[in-house]
Amino acid sequence: MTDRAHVTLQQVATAAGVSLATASRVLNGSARVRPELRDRVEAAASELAYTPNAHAQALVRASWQTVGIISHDVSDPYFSGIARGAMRAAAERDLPVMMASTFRDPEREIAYISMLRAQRARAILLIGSGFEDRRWERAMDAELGPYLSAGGRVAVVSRHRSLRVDTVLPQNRQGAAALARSLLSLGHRRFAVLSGPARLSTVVDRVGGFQRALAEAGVPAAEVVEAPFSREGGHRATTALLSRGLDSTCLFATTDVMAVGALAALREHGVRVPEDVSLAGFDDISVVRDLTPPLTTVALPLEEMGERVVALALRDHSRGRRRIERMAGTVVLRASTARLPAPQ
Amino acid sequence: MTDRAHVTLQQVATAAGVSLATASRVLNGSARVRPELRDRVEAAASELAYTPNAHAQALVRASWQTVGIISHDVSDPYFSGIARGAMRAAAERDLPVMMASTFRDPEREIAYISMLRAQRARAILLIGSGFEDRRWERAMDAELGPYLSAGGRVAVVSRHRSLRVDTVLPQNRQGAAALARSLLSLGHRRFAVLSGPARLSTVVDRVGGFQRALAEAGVPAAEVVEAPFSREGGHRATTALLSRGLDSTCLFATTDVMAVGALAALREHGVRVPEDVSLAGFDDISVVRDLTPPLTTVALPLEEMGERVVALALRDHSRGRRRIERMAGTVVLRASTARLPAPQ
DNA sequence: GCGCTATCAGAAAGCGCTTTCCTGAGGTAC
DNA sequence: GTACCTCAGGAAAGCGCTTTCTGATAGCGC
Repeated sequence: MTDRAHVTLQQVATAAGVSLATASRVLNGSARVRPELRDRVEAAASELAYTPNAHAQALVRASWQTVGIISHDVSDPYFSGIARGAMRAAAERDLPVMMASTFRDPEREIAYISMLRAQRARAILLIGSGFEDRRWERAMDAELGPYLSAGGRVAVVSRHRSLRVDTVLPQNRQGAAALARSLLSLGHRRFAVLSGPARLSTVVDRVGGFQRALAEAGVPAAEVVEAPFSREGGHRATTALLSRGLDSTCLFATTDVMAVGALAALREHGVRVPEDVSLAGFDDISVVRDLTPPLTTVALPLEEMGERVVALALRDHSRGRRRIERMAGTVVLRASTARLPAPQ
Repeated sequence: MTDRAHVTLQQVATAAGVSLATASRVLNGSARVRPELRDRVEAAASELAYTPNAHAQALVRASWQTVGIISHDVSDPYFSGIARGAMRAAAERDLPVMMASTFRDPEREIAYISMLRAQRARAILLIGSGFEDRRWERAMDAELGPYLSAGGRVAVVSRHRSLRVDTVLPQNRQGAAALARSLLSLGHRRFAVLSGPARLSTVVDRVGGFQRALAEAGVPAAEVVEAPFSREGGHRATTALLSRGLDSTCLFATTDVMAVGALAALREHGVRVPEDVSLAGFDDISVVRDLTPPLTTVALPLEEMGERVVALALRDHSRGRRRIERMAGTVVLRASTARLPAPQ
């Protein structure tokens, strides 16, 4: 039975002794067909294990259902938390999902968008920080503009705002400020920040919100060390901080992933958490509660963010202005942050 | 510029004042075209932001490049480690990847396969444990059989062997046995196993290999507690074990994810690791080195497994028997397993 | 019986492309 | 000048489907 080809509707029709049109009608349930013919067609289709060619259908129907999701890495837990929600939401709507990882390569991101455009994807979702420079922005506009004006949908999560599309945005500034206030109320006064790349708006907001809250409390600004958004980055930033002589009582890592690296670095240097220094992160990715000590962080409703971005992308755009949905973060105090003795 | 439709090749051709055929030839670089016309077509295409309709291309070329990956959950680190390798391998070959999560629902798995079949996907990769029962097997065969005989490629990672397709298989039995021997040489003699669902061949092999090695050493078989493959499952199994009075010196969780749950449960009950009890896992997912204590486990080359499965799926099948690639696991001793005093 | 409408099913157009076939223009050889 | 070849580029077929159009048959009232 090595047919070397897929079964076509024509074959089904022939096998059932009806015309192509009738076979199509039966399988789409689109019009009345005599029961006898209907049965014959259905029998033939199942006999031949017929599956319609989705491309032919897409071509004639001029529509396609795929939702494309682009992020930098599937195995990043921040991303996969969001992706989980998005995939669930897509599955509920019977939409196939196409996922791609850019591995932080702008070229690849553009290439994937182009590919999704070629497939006439129903929606494109961009998750996580992009590449915030001029050239990239121009390239993005060149891809996304025609896609949007051809009726495509684009929505982003946690991206900088220069893309003028529907957005799900964590309240980074408020979350970081609330975290700072919690840490202040634990008695901390000297802070250091393990920052992600300073050009990303997520970083700007998280660091900015944090510093702002410190300033409002009349506390000196935190020392900021910049590193990539990764476990490795957190590790490196922390090592740098330690080597120049740490004089803070509390570290704030702008993402949990960085905090994980920070924790490892601290341990390697024999610095105890939280006895010697407190540590807090941001995002509440699933692993951080299993660390020792469990990590204080700002919890983001990751799955819900994924669901929301799908909903945004698929909403009725007819009377549409751009919509921005802000997701509040809640401070979760765990054991990685210590209360400092009152008379400091 | 709200065209409400995508630009077609015909529009490009008209804009450039050439025929459809010429425009196609230019954009595919498939035949000699006068430089002047070539330039006009390219200018028109870029002016109109033309992107070819991938469905039309797929239809006429009778081929499609998408690689489909199906697993139960994107946010499972075991899966995402493999997926990362697979996506990288696919990206190297310029193949788009379509990913789907079944959330452990057999119906959904079948539905996704059918969808990928409809899209005439180039290959379908199934990652992680499936559903090992009669009905499911029959349904799988009904989907996969026609797909294979139509020239589709299927490969699986870490699946039971009843699917007669190319397979990447961790050496679960050997890995678990090697782990057992390492633990024995640390002085442990009384073991308990936190097992995943007993019907899965992965579990059969891991538990079987472990017990076998114990038997060969003349050590009593480990007590086995069964639970789902999840943090929650590991937590529950451990709690059960503790409530009936733990008399083992070492726990073996059949997956790292379960070990994470076990560690949490132990901590909640005030049982210290490794002072009171040692704990070992399997897989070496990325988080376990950041636990306290870092987890002893059997390291699997997850990314490589992802790369291998793509290679298997895309290999030349012409003179093909089914191929099974076995991936060795290596025991990684970390601090979660203690050496027991010699005179036990 | 006739003419009318309903119902069902086949013929055919067309979705956006690639590719084969074919025509006509230009070049070369004699 | 004629015969022949080369080659650029247009016309058209066709990928597998959906859907409109059209035609055939049956049913009804008179």
